[in-house]
Amino acid sequence: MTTDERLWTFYDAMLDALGPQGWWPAETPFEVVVGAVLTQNTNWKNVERAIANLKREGLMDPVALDATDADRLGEVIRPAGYFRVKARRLKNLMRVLTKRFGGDLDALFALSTSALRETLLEVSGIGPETADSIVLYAAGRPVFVVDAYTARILCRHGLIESGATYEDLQSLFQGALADDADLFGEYHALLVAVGKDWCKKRAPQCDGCPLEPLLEPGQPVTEFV
DNA sequence: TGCCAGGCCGGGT
DNA sequence: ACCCGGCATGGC
Repeated sequence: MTTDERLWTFYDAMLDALGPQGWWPAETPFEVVVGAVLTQNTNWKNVERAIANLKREGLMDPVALDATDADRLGEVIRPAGYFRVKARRLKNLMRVLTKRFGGDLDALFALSTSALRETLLEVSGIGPETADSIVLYAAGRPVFVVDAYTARILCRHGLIESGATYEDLQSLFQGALADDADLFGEYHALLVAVGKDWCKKRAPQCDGCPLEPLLEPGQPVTEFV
């Protein structure tokens, strides 16, 4: 079985076992943008509190966020952790959004996929995963989001070298799979679900590579998740 | 009860 | 070009 075929197999197996994850959990595209920053290295449960606070304070809005003092914003998003850093990062992004795009997310999303990605990456505090999460889940473009779980699981399966870069992994998926935002979105969500449930609790040593594969081709999915 | 979560930056080699 | 410390709350 080729690597490309195995990546499809993983997807089918995870989808069978866990069902559609329906990511991103948000009411609006702008909430995806905010959540993508807040969830950096942070439990989603904590992010939910911060998002609830922002809504309650009427701050789930580009112009309102841009106008809010960083200290106050920090207090509002405090439950998400790294709150001083994330307040700055959010404001960095909101400044670009308001000054260059009139505070209109659709104006930003009118850029081509590559221009959108580059624009986001220019913002201090927006790295590849955060940018791609926004491009995929808020703008609906087919870019594959890579995270720590993705790397661990692929490394564990011997599909990448331990030194593989973000772009290496992204290319692997984007070369193997159909160019489909819904597929990419579901795939990444499933990897996170599997990573949380399985990689950590049942194989905490999976940071070390190489290790034996978790799922041989043709092996029942129940042994994977 | 410690360890760690859906990263990223900036300064040091 | 890598490597590393810093950033911080809340859940299990």
